[in-house]
Amino acid sequence: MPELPEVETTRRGIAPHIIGQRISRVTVRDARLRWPVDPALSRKLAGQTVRDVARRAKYLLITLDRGSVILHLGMSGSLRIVPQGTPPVAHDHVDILFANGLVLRFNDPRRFGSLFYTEADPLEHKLLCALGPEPLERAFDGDYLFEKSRGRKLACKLFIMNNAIVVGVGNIYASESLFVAGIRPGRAAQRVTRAEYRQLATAIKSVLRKAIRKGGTTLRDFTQPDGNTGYFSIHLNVYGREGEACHVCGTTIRQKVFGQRATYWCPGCQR
DNA sequence: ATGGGCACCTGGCTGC
DNA sequence: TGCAGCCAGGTGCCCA
Repeated sequence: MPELPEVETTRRGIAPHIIGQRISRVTVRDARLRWPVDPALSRKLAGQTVRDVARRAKYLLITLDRGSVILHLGMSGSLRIVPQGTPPVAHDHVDILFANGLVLRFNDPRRFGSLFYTEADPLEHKLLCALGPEPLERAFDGDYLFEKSRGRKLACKLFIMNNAIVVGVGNIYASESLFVAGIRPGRAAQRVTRAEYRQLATAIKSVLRKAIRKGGTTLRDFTQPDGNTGYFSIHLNVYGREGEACHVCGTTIRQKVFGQRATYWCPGCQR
C-alpha cells in the first residue's frame, strides 16, 4: 500500500476532479473488500455532491452533503479518475460515477482496502477516534515521542509504526526516518533519549514531506490518480538495500524482521 | 495497558 | 516451462 505520502498524493490528485461534482450512482463489481461494501451504497450516495476530500492518517474522507465516504487503500489499492465508459481492468472493484461524466475508480488487487459510508462524524468513527496525532502537525514532536515511550520496551521502529502513537509512518518510511535520525530500529523505545526523539520527529517530518513533494514513492502497484504513468521515486537510503553499501559511510546495510516486517538499517550510521 | 502474532488476499519473483 | 515457496506499501483483532 501506499504509505502516507502516496495517500496524500492521491488526495491531491482526485480532489480537484470531484469537489463540487454530484454523484449519479455507484457501481460495485466486487464487494469483497476488507469489509463487505454496503449493498445500498449507490442509493445512499446518489444525488449527493462532494464538498471536500480530506485525509486522516491513511484514510481518505470524502465529505458529501449528508455524510462521508471513508476509504482506505490497504496494501495495494489505488484511485483513478477516468471518463465514464472506460472499460474496467482486473481488480477495478468500485466506481463512483458523477453527473459530469467522470468516474472515481477504486482498484485493489489484494482487497485489503475498504470503503464505507457514514452519516456520523467520520473522526468519531471507531476506526479513527483512537488515532494518534498527524506526523506533520505541530503537536507531534520529539518531546511527545519521549513522553509516550517511557516504560515501553518494544523496538522503537514498532513504536513509531503504532497508529495510537503517531499515524502515517509505514514500513518504508519507518526505516528511512530512523536512518536519518541515526537510531537503530531494534532499540527499546524507552532507551531512546529525548534528544534522539527530537531528531527522530524531525526526520519523520522531513522524510514524509520530501516524499509528498516527490508525489509518493513509486511502488509496483501505485498509479497516479490521473492515470499518468510518470513515476516518482524518493531516494531510499536503507529500505530494500540489504547487502549494499551505505550511501553515507559505505557500511553494508543490514536487514532483520521486526514485528513480521522487514527492517533495514546501517550499522555505521545508526546507534 | 502492552505486546505478540495472525488474519485478510493477489501477484510477482526466485529457484528447483 | 511449471510450479512451489516466499515476499510485498496495512491494520484490526484475538490472546496471553
